[in-house]
Amino acid sequence: MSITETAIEDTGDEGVSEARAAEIAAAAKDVFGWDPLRPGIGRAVASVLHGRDVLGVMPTGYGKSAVYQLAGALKPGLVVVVSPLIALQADQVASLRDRPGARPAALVNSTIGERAIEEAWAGVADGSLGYLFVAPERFADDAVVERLAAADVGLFVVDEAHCVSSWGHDFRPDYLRLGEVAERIGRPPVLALTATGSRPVREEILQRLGMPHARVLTHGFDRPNIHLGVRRHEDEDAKVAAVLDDVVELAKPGLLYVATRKGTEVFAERLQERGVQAEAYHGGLPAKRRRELSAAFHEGGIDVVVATSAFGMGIDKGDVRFVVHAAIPESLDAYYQEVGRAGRDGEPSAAKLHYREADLGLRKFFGATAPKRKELERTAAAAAEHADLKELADELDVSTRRATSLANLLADAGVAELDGGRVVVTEEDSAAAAAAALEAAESRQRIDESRLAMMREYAETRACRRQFVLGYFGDGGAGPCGNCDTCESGSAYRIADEQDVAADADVPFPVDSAVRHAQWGDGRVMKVEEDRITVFFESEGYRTLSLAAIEEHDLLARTDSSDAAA
DNA sequence: CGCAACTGCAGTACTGCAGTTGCGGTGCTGTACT
Repeated sequence: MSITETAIEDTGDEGVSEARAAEIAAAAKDVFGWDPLRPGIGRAVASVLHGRDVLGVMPTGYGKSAVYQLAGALKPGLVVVVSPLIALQADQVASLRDRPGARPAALVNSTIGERAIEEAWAGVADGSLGYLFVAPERFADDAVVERLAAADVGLFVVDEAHCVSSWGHDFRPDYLRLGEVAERIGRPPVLALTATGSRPVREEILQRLGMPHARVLTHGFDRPNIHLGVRRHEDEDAKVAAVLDDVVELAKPGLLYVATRKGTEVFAERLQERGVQAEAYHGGLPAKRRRELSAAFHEGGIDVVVATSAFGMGIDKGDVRFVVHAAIPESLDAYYQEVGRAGRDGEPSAAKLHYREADLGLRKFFGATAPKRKELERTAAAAAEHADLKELADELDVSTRRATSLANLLADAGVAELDGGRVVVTEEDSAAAAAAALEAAESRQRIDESRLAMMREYAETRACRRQFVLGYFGDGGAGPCGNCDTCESGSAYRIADEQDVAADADVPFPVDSAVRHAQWGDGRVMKVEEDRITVFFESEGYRTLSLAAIEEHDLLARTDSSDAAA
């Protein structure tokens, strides 16, 4: 692991007493055999023990799970861990059962029988259980929330917390309701953990989980050993040929990400024809096959996994030498997370994106599409009669998931409140409620599109790719990296020189400053270039504005107190 | 949004073209059936 310990950025303020630090270190050594403990982990545990909410952004392999494991050993009460994949839950439980000193752990999901589920709940009720792992969908059952509310929950953990932002809006709407679940079970300290997160994603996690004053511990995002490159194509056949050549030539093992399930099979077959041990992986495969493929990749039985975005969570293999993308992902957040699966051992690795403008079409299709006004009107009207989400779904003749997603939109728009499995509409005029919800949905769509636009900008930039990525994650500042294609071609250095000239001049809107735009509302400056800035607006997403236009039309005002008066 | 596969038609050969249609990712859950 090449992460430097000093890379942890801490927004907290309380000090950690030496006695507390020693206590944590001793438990880490005695119960789990970790010696020494990474400082980022120790600080997170100390804050949680102090009763404070924590958002930990730490790379896979850094030992994120140690935070809740240790907190559970040192703090009374049950640790509830919300985990997105039931396949991972079993591993998480196993990892605790391997520690002789750790408190008992159990999971509740659809893979275990009724008896095992009741056993777990009995452990919750009598206080003998230390850790409980569940998927967010479990909380749709009020009985589950009630059982936890009646128990002594000492810590509420949201693992892979970026799912709140990436999945909550449509795919798995229960993710948006976790903040409310935490309230209903007595609002224990909340610990959110993720390996990735640009500033807007982090802020959304804090907002959705209701932890605005959380201590945020962020690691450095830089992975200097991974070479970054993009190859641009016009023709689909030429792109496929180039992807295959890359994968054949690059040192193994590696990952090839493609956009469709069919694509995984086509590429895997063509690679096999060329003598590469490649296997296709996607969400449509039987669970057993998926487990086998993951295990085989870990153990070195497969050189290349050709996968959709279904492959990756929970994968912690150090020696992955390349991550090639045959198609552009939906956001730089998603891309960098997939890229981050390369080179965890710190050895030289490659990340290469094969980019075709036409591929953006599929991503636009996958992105958020706002519901029709009519559907929202029917939802608002029906919700006034049927508060229960299941009843609402029946009334509207849609899936419960769809009903939850629509109800979430009403809540986002401020025209409804969610309480357990119930929706309470606060705007009686269903046309007005629908209009507000539509605006919320369209805002979401604009944000998604702007995230894709940033991904496209990465693919098309002539500046240093690493500077671009690190800037996106709010971790910028350094010069060109020397380990990406634009640095090698020289274009990155020419642009960096121009930026230096810009940096010498007065910067009216520095990175991170809060701003307001007459039309687009509140935002935060993400990036400053020679003649333009990029701002993330809460309801619009990323927008790039030219400094000349800002000045000419007085488009932007600073709203953060420190410099607002100046 | 973009692509592949399909359909229909011309028209007289087994093809060529234009227009239409369907498809595309990520996972949990309970329930009904084998």
